Amino acid sequence: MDLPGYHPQQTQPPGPHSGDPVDPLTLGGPSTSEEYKTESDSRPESAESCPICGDKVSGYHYGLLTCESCKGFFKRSVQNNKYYTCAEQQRCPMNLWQRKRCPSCRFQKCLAVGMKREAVRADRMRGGRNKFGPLYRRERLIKQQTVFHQANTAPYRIKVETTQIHRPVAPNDLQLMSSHRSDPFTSGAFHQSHIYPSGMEQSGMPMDCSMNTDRVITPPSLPYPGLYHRSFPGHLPEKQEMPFSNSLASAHFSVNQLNSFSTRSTPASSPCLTSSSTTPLSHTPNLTHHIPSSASITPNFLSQLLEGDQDESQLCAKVLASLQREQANRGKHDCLNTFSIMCKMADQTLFGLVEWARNSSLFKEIKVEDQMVLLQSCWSELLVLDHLCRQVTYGKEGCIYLVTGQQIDVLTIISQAGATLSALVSRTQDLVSKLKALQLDRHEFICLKYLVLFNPDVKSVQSRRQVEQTQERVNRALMEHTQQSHPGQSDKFGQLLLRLPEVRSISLQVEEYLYQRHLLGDLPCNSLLSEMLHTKHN
DNA sequence: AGCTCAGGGCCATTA
DNA sequence: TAATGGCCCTGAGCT
Repeated sequence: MDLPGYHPQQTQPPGPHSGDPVDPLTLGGPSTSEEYKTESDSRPESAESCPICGDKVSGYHYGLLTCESCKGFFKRSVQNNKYYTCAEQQRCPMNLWQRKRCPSCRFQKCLAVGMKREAVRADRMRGGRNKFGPLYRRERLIKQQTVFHQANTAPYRIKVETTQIHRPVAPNDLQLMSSHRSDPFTSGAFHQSHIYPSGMEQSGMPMDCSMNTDRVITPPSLPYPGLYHRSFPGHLPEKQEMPFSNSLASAHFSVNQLNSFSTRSTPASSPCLTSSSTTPLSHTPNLTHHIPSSASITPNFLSQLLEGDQDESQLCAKVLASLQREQANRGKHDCLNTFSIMCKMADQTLFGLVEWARNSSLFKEIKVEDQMVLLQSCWSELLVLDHLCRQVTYGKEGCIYLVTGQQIDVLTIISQAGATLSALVSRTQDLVSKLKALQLDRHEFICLKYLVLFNPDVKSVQSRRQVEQTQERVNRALMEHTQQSHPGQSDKFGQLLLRLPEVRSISLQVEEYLYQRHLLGDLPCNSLLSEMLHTKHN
């Protein structure tokens, strides 16, 4: 299995290129010039900017695509055990012109975006491939796929299942999406009908074509391209000032769809909105935070666990960007079908989860081989937990809250989906209700994620003891937290643990369902999702 | 066996 | 003078 790189590359904004100091095409040297030549001709990443300073990337270095300069800087810093201090407040801007000013912030950013210290060889041996090779390949595959799409030669085409109706862009859309008018999304190429899993059609419940005409949706739009810049702690004020307007949710649904489809936008609860109107996970009223400042080491440990936890708004933005890219590469008349959209969402979420795990300090402590084995084992459980967390946090009664901020009426799904999907949805919603009743908070969710991730029972785990110890540690932290934050609910800890088998069971059912769809050829083949499924079934 | 590509070293340039 | 960054070498893994 190839897992995505530690830093799944996002579409970077045009970096502050200074006119590249060295044109790869004109590099001297026999072998290198040829290599660079072919790279710049064929490799998508050659056009990207370094996530640290915005300079031109020269390849994968220590875990992600960076420029030659940051590669060298990171190497020297690690090899020489450099310890830098920032003269400011560790918030120095990092770009091509200022990267030399503060090595402390530069190094911190290197780590923050995912450069791996352990990829710098202690023995200084030259040549060869590092142990992350397979991890890089996955990312490259995705990128190449994007390039193929851009060349309008997509490696796989997703069949259009439903009638396509192009609705005129609502005035609201025009106003809010002015910078993206040419985007196929804003011209209505994305449809409400696609919000429903296509399993509904294939499972003996064909979609009503007449309904499709009403199911017109303006897809998630990206009003602010800047939103998709990779964030850096203290660097971009994204969390505080997500420049996402109400457009995201409110402008995406037509009146028809509201009437006929029960698919609702929820501006107030969308994680993709501005700080004034939205409440990110950590500030969500649904989630209670009553951690006593006193006592034990648990709060610190819990904070450690929460570090690097996915930001819902960023994930939302990523998924939207991905969907938009996908659709943009297809054109007006070749829309993604419902199932493909769902897979894309799941795939991006999975990417995020893998990224979360691999950036977690606890996870980094175990061998890379074990990391991969553990992720292979629990990816679907993590997806289910992630979904549950989203429902508990943002979901309204009777609705399923998508990672894109959209909501679907559960009853509509159940009434139209096939038996398998209906059962799955019902089971999941039951679990959501139980978890809501338990008033699960963010700390508890993150603990559950870690408990699922650090599973010592997974076959072929080498550092079993270490995994076990970490799991026990998380378990203890969860227990202490539930006792301290919810003293009235003496059994909360036990109740939480009792939910895990159900999570496991649902996840297996999800895998089974996806695999069936995969056998039918419905699953996009070049997805992390399909790779994970393949790995398990092989 | 040849190719690929990521890590390491070298060294001219820069601050 | 130390740090930077561009270029080239190396060699494990892949085809």
